[in-house]
Amino acid sequence: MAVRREPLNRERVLRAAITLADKEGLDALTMRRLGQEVGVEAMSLYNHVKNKDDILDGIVDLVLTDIDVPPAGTDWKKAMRRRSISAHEVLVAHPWAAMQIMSRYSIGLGMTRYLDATLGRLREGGFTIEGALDAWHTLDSHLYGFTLQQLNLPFAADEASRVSADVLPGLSAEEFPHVVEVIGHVMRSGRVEDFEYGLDLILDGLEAGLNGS
Amino acid sequence: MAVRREPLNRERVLRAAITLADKEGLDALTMRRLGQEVGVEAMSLYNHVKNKDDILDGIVDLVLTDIDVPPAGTDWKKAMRRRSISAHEVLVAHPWAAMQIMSRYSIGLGMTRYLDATLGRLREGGFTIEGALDAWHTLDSHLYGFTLQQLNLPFAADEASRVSADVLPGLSAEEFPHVVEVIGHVMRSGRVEDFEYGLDLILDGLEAGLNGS
DNA sequence: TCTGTACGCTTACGGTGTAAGTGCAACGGT
DNA sequence: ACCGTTGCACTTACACCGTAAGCGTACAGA
Repeated sequence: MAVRREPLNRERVLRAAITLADKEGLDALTMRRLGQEVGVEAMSLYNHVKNKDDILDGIVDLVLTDIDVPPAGTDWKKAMRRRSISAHEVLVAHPWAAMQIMSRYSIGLGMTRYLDATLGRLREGGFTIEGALDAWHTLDSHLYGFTLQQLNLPFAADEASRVSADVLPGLSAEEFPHVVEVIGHVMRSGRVEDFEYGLDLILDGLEAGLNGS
Repeated sequence: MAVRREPLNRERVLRAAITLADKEGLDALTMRRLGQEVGVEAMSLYNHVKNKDDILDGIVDLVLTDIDVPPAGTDWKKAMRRRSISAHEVLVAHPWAAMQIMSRYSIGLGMTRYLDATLGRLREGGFTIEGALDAWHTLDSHLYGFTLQQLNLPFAADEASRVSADVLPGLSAEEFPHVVEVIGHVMRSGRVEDFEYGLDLILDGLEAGLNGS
């Protein structure tokens, strides 16, 4: 007689996990809490996912799906620029994702597709295999490194001035003149680091290498 | 009558924590295990450190001490190159460190010194405050991003071929031609990504920006 | 000699992921 | 119409985590 509820499935578990992690942080993503979120006891989740690592792998791969890599035929530089900016947006929208991608081993379907498209645009653009590897790796280093710094470092991002105010009093200007100078500047200007600065620097460098030497 | 042992102190606790994390990974660094390592019960550690976070902050800051940033008077480009390579070596020697730096909030004495020296060489080299911020941030994005990829991504580093062999069978060459191509190349050539490729690309770009526009 | 403090110890609590076992409801084959 | 299988939920229990709280003892300074 009771209303038969829609049965759970892997997809719904992963979606709920993403929502929960986005809203309350990755620490809040526990099996019991996630179960509660989808209206089920913790252990019931194991009917749909292998274990917690499977969930983490799953949500990372699902999120990668959102990254936009332009299709074959797009100019490589334009494609890489678009891809990097899109990836950066996605990683900022899911602040737990960058760290998970870097700290875990798996390559799922989403990751493979994303990678294949990336390498494809580079190869079509005239890069050798080695060149494409270097380009990909350099672009991604900047992507992940920048995003992680942006999300975690005290004096980056919006809260810069708030945190800086906390930190400044403890810093002697004689001992650390340059740190004090920079923090002062950040506080006054409200400046936020610019992802595209490093991105364009790298893209131009890659282009020069491709045409030159 | 029993031999009076050297009393523990914060320094020895942190050193032991670093050794343990280096040898068995950060997961093995639990309070009980660390206590065991220094010959003491877990709770006794709390006489020397505030809590586990204090330990993590402490070992990160201690490790940063090992990074070599050339003194004032050194050419900025040479100094940044040296600093980046040194930092990369240190982060590879302590594979848990990069992730911890990126995922935690504190800036201790070691971090501040390291940062001040970095900004100092850039400012002395002619960078504006904003320019120095951009340069620092871009160099560090590459440093951390590259290192994390190197330490964690399946097809990077030495184990590339081993892991690739595991992964390849599941990849259809029609669906993911470029991934298959690249993995094949990595397996044949045993190629390992090169930190200095991206580093020099960035340094040259920074130099061009400094002299040009 | 007395006493305060530093530093070790033990016990206990609430949290984690998950192994193992139970029970119910729907479905397919006879 | 029955009945075995299967899918999916539930409950219980375990080992391990960080750490709060409290106890005991040995040394240093008065």
